[in-house]
Amino acid sequence: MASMNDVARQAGVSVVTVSRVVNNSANVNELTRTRVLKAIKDLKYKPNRVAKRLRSKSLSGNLLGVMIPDIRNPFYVDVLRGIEDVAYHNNYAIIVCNFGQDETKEKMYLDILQSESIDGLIVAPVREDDAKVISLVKSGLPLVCVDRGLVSVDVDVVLVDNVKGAFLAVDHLAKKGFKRIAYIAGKPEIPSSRYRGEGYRKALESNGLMYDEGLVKYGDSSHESGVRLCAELLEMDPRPDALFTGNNLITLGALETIHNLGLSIPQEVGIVGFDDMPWSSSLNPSLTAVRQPAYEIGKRAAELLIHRISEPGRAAISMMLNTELIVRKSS
Amino acid sequence: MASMNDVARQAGVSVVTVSRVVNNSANVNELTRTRVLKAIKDLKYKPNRVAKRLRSKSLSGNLLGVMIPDIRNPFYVDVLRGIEDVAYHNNYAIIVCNFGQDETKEKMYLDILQSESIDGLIVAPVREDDAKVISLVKSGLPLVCVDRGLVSVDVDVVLVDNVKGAFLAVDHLAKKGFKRIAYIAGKPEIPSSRYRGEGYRKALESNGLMYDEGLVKYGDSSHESGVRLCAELLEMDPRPDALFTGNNLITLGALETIHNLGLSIPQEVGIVGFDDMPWSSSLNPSLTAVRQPAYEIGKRAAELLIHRISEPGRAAISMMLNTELIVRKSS
DNA sequence: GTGAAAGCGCTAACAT
DNA sequence: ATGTTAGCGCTTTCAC
Repeated sequence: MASMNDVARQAGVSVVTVSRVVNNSANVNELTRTRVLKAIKDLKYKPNRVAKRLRSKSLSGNLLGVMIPDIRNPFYVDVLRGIEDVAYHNNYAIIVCNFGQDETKEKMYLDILQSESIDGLIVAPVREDDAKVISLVKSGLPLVCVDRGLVSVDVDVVLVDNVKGAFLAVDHLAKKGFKRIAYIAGKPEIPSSRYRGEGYRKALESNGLMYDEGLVKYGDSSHESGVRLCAELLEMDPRPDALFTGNNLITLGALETIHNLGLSIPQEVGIVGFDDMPWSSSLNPSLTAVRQPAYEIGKRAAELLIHRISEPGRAAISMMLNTELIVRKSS
Repeated sequence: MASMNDVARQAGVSVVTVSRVVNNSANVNELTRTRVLKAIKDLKYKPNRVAKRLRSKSLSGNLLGVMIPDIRNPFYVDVLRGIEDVAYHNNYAIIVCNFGQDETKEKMYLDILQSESIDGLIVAPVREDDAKVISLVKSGLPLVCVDRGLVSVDVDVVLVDNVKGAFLAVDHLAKKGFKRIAYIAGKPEIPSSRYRGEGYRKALESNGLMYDEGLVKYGDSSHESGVRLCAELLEMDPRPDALFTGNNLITLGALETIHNLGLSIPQEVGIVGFDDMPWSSSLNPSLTAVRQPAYEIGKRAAELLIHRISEPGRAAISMMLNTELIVRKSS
C-alpha cells in the first residue's frame, strides 16, 4: 500500500501538500495539484483511515458504531438498513456489533468501539440505567438511542409509542371477543417490554377485562423463549384464548408452538404480534401485527447522530414515531 | 481517555513497561507489574486499538472484516452469527459491511476495510472473477470466501454443494408428480444461481422432464424480484405447476404472489425453496426447503480465517458442507 | 503556495 | 528488568 510519503516523493512535493490535495484544502497551486493527483492515481494511493483517526480525534474519522441487540430480529435488521443508507450517503462507514441481548458482550463491544475512536454511536441499551452507555454520553461521545431510552441523561432518542402500540393490539383482540388474553414479553429489564406491558394492561382495563398476572410471561426476547413460554401458557387450564407477543422472534416462536400443538388460529387461540415482518401475510394464518417503521427509525437515528457530530452542543431530541395495527387473519 | 503515557507517569515507569504489562510480556518485575496494574485501574486506562493497528501491521489488530451481500437474507444473518461467535471467542472484533448485492458499494466497502488495516476478511464476492477481491487475495490479505468462490486464485472457500442441493429439491418435486417446474433464480452473475440452475436441469433430465428456458427467470436475489418473477410465471399459459426458488428472499416473495393470486399450495402450485428458515414450518403452508448449515458455514469460515492469519503460507482449503431437503407441506 | 517539525498512542529494536 | 530511540501515516501549527 502506497503511503502519502510515496506520493509526495513521486510528485516531488512534501507530504503536507499531498495532504492538502487529498483533503481539498485551498491554497494549492493548480499545477501542483494536478501533479499530485497524477501520482495518487499512478500509485493507487488510498488514504489510511487508521492513521487519520489516530492523528485527529477532532476531525472526523468517518466511522460510526452501531450496537444491535439481536441481529436475528428482522426489526433490527431494518433499523440497521436505515442507518446504513444514511451513513453511506454521508460518507460514513459503520462498525456493527451484535451483542445478542447479552450485557457482558455489550460492555465489551462498547469498550472496543470507544477504543476505535468512533465519531458517534447508535445503540439500543440493554437497560434504561445502563451505566456504560450513560458514561459514554457524559464523556461527550455523540450518541443516539434507538428503540430504548436512557434515564438520568439528556440524549437523542428515536422510538415508537410502545404503550399505544400494545394498546392497539390488545384492544383489537378484546374487541374481537377474546377474554383471556396473555402477554409474552421480552426481557423484563428492556424498557419496551414494560411499556408494552403497560399498554396491554390499559387495553384490558378499558375493555372491562381483568388483569391476571399469571397470563404475563417474561422471557429473554428470543425465538426459543417464544416457543417455551407459549407452551407454558397453553398448558394452563383454562388456557388463554389469545396471545399478544412482545417482538417478532417471540411471535414466530409462539406460532411454532401453536402449530405443534395442533391448535387452530384464531378459533382456538388468537395472536397479535408486536413488529410486522415482510412475510407476515405468508404466515399460517396471515399475522395481525403492530407495525413499527423500522427502516425509518434507523434513518432518523443516523440523521440525528450525524447532525449531533457536527453540532455537539445542541439540545437533545426525542422522536416518537407512529405504530400501525395491520389486521390480518390471526385475530 | 487516559493514554499509556498517563499510566506510565502515574506508575513512575516508562511507557514501554506499561506496554509490556498490558501485553503480558515476560520480563517484568512482579512489583512493577502490580504498580502498573493499579495505575491502569485507577485511570481506567483502555488500550487504543487505533494506535495499535497503526504501529504494527504485522501484529494483530484483532479486527476482521465481513462483507455480507444482503443482511435482509436470514441465511446471511446466520452465517454472520457463526462468524461472530468464533471471532468473539478468539478476541477479534468484526466490522460488518452490507453491500446489498451492489457492486459499487462492494468496491467502496472493500477499500474502506483495506484502509482500516483489518487482519483478515470474509467475503461472499458478487462474481467469481471479482477483480477487487482477487487483488486483495494477491496482496496477501488473509481472506476466506463464503457461499461463493473465486476463479484464477487459490483461496479458502466454505460453501455447500449447490448443484446437489438444487437437484434434491427439483427431483423431489418431479417425484411428487409436478411436470412444469419453474426456477426463479437470483442474480445471474452469482455462481450459486448458476449451480442451482445446473442442479435444476439435471433433476429434470433425470426424471424425463423437458428443460424449458421460458421457465427459468433470473432476478436480483431480492424479495421484490421474487414477487415479480413469480407473477410473470404464473401469468403464463399453461402456467408452471411448481416453483423452485433460488434463495429465501425469493421464496418469501413468491409465496406472497401466490397468496395474492389466491392459488392453493401445493394443489395448484407446489414450491420448494433453497434455504430453510427458522419459521419455515409456520408458513402457509409449511415450506419444503433445502437447508444449508448457515451458522456452521460462518463458523468454519471464521476458523479458517483465524487459522490463515496465524499461518499465512498454508495451502488453500475448500470446504463443501452438506445440504438437506426438509419436506413439509408446500410440495 | 509550500514545507519543516512536532506529535497522535503505541510497539520494535536496541541499549543498559 | 527497564528505558531510549525511532517510527507507523497522517494532520497541525508555524514558518518561509
